[in-house]
Amino acid sequence: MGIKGLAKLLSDEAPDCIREVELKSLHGRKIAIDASMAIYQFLIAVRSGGPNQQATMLTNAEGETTSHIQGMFNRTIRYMTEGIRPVFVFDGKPPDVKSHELIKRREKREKAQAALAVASEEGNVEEQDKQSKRLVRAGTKENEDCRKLLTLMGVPVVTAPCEAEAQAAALCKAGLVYATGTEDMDALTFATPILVRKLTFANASKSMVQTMNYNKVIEGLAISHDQFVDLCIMLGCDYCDTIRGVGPKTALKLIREHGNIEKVIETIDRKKFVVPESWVPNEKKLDAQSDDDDEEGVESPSKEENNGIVDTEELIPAYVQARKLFNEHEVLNDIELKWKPCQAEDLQKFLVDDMGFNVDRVKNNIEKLQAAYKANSKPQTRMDSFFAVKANPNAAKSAAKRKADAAKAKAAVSKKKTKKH
DNA sequence: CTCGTCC
DNA sequence: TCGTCTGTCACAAGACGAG
DNA sequence: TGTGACCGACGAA
Repeated sequence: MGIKGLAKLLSDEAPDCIREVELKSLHGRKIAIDASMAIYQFLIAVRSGGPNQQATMLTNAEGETTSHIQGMFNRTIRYMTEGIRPVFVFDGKPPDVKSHELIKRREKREKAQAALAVASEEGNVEEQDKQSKRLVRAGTKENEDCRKLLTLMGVPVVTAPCEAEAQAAALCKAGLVYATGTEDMDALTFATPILVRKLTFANASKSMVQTMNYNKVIEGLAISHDQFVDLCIMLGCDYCDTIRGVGPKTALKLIREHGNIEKVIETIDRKKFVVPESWVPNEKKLDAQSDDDDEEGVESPSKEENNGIVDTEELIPAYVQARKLFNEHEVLNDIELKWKPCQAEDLQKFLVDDMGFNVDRVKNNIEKLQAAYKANSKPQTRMDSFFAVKANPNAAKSAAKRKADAAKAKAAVSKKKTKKH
């Protein structure tokens, strides 16, 4: 998931869009969070068993995994006590074009499965660990568990018709939440006004989070929204391939110079930069003639399969389809988000009876949750004015760098201005 | 702060 | 030569609190 | 899965 190298490119080229702020500055905010991503992280990270023995998921009496419940429960309570009101957004059906990507992932899973079997045979604990983590997936069961947990906690849950990031961005655009909380830079491509990263509690004391501002992205890169989407596609997204030989620097330069992908393809030297076939479906025969290298170590018996999948949409360039997914993604519109008091009794039953949690801990945490809910539903005094916002340390770094690169920067700036005005 | 525990 | 891209590798992805 | 560090390849200056 995500846009390859976008975070780095932004910190280099548009540092003003990034800010490091204290967690406290989000007090009183509503934030949309990609649930599937969080669940995945919990499944991987929340394990038991010290060094020298096989790490194992937390489980209830029936042997069902409870790691995700543990993680989700703790984190949600923490959000609430920090005065943050989370809404968790679940993935719906992945778009068709993503199937290439999904097939690749399945193949990798199967490989890991085999490797795990071998490692078990050999009793290689470390290898078992590694491979079993590769097999982790947030399945239906885990999603349902978390939906139930969150509902009992009184936290709103939204199931997206398609991609969660797109839905979260839509909530943010509609003003229903302040920001999208995710590590996935896709959210920016979906034009979420604010993106919050590192919304986690690794260092409990001085927890800083990173915010990215969509308008400042556009401003800083000095390109339009449509150009930004094209840029993201060229950097590399889940929906299609990229032009070989074009990295972040070149992609930005080309988009600034030519305005869109069509013009870029027309203009660039196609021998030097290999445009994927799927981007120019009408030119297949021409491309086949080029004596370019196709033996890149990785064999691709999947080529025929890929052709079979696209079929009816074969004549639409892949980047056009990707564009459409970013700009017209299917989302739910009339949503009401309500944070309710938790259903203490049922919640305790669920956690203790079904999931095997410790009664006292659960009671304790439910009290915390209730206290936090109470505090949150009081009239809000936003803490903005009390906590100054610190500029992104990277900004200073790249500012210094820009001084050093003054000559180069000047050229870029003058280009910006001519483009913009 | 590090380390062990949560289930 | 310098910048840029690509491949490869290693590594880490939670939260909490007792001591 | 993805991200960063490192490195060799390659084209531009």
